[in-house]
Amino acid sequence: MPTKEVLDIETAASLLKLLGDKTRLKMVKIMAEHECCVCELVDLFHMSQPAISQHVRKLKDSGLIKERRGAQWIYYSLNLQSPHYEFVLTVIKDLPSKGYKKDQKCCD
Amino acid sequence: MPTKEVLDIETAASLLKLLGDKTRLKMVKIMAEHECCVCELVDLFHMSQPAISQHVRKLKDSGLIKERRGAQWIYYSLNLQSPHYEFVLTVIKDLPSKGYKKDQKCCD
DNA sequence: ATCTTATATAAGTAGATAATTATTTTATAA
DNA sequence: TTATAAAATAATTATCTACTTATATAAGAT
Repeated sequence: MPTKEVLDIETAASLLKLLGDKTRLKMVKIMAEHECCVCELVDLFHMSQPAISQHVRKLKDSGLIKERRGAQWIYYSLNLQSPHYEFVLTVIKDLPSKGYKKDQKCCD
Repeated sequence: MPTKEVLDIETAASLLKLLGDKTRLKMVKIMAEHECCVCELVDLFHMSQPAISQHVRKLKDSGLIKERRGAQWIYYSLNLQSPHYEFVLTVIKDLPSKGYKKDQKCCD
């Protein structure tokens, strides 16, 4: 386990702002449970594919999630190596996760 | 201690958005340590008094902080009775708090 | 009463944000 | 090579946000 780092206020605020959107927060919660591709997210959220991609990009730019290419799909998941991984886990740990199980319809 | 409540995603997202601003996040961190008045905050942040008041109002509207009137001042502090108090504490607990000690110049 | 101080509210505004549609890139399959 | 599918990017736009200045309210002090 990496050393617990002390976040400065600005960094924390920008992470919280990133998580302070229900779409991204839900995405992070899902990605903490399983790797998923954009098409799965598009199915899950009632929102256009570009809108999903743009949220994913913000999460990726922050380093909170990582991507893995597999065939024609790109799989995203929580980045365990992020210096802010512990913080994110703390924030999301008591959020409900029901209903986000991978449903095997997509990307398999 | 109140029962640990499970936050729904939407509520969590709106709380995180509220905390996802460095001014408000710093305010909450300060108010978790001591009650303070608007004038103290105005001294601390390089920002106009109305700007401070508006941030304080958002925090108050959310129920995260409470106010107490004392003479001509209004003192704000973290609301221990908020249903989201535990969540907020969790979020702010590893943030630095140095330099926010009440400096006795104001509201005494 | 009037003045001062603390704080709130109102109105306006520049910039940020989150969506949309249209287009492009990338990879696989025929 | 062409077609198809997944995902990203670009351009646009409406709405939201966080300030500003100006003004109002509320409490104390003179």
